[in-house]
Amino acid sequence: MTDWSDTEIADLAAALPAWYAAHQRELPWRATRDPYAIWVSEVMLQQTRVEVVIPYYQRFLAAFPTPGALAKAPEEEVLARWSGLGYYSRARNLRRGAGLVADAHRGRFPSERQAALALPGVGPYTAAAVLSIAYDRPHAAVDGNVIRVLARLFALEPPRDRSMPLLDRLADRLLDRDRPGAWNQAMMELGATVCTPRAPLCDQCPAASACRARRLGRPESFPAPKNRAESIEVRGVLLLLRDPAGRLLLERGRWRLLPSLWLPPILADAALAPSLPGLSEAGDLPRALANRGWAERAHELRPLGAVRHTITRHRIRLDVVAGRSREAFPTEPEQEWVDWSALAARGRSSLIEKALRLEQGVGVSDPARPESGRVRRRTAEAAGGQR
DNA sequence: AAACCGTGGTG
DNA sequence: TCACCAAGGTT
Repeated sequence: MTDWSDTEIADLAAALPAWYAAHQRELPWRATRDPYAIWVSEVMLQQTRVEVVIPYYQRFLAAFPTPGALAKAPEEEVLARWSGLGYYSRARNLRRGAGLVADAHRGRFPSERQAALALPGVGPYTAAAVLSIAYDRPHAAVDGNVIRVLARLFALEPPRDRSMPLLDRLADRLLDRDRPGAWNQAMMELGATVCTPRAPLCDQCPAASACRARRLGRPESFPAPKNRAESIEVRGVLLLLRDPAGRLLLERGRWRLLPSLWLPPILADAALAPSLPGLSEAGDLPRALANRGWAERAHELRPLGAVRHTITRHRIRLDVVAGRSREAFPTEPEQEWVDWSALAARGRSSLIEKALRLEQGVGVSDPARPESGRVRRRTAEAAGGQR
């Protein structure tokens, strides 16, 4: 399978656990064996950095300490606790999965791989991670870190989609079957702190002497980079429309992006987009409002500036316009006037936080991430138009 | 199977 | 500014 000698394999089997015992970070989810807590951590950590997850993890578990508690909570409340973490389907799947665990597994995360994989949002990596860490089950967890570590140790160039079966077989062969949870975490920890994507710290690596990529003198060139999809520019207007009571108009599912979250109206239809560059100054906003039947309803329109936001490959720039409605006109389905507390009780994208911060100086705001999000005020530079 | 889904940090 | 990418899963 590889050109590693038995001696080299044995050396790694001894060196990595020793390195991990000495150098592992103290992380909240490493202080528990509660399968549910470990599950929550693994889902939050999907495509998300450790430092970002920590405060979410602690607040989430405080709010939803058991699968039953999570399953019983309204979905919006769960999304509210997830606000800012992104990939919101993770939160919905986690809640649904908690319901299955509560009902079909007596409140305990299943200890069999097939049953774990049947839970929504639990794929091969998450199943292996939870089962190995919580139950000492001998499944190798192969995440981005492990792929990178293996690709370098063995000088493999996995295909772009990272689905190389060889990686799974290698990971399985190396797995310490006596301590699978510690082994998996050691592999990931090595990738996260030493065998990093760029400028790996090979002088600190317990496997440096055997590493084939290092021997080739170019560890950072493994694994081969992924092909990235071309980015898409999205432009439009985000309308912060308030009724006489100060409530904000929100909609859900009308914008193509973030379809499951409540957002202020975003006027960004294809016909309008090409003419948007001059929108704040010119007469396109009235037309966009008329398209929505709001021409007579939105008054005192004030451009507040622009927010930039990225959602996967969408590079978004929205002009934020504040306005007032003389009445809380009747809403359509998936449309609602909400006061501050009702807004705070829902899942909020960072996008809406940025827009609100532009309006009030502060957003609904998450105390744990006071610096998060970047806004551009309407300064002379911003008001001057394009570029 | 390729495309899709959030967000923020970093070089 | 921009490309890259992080404890992936779903469709």
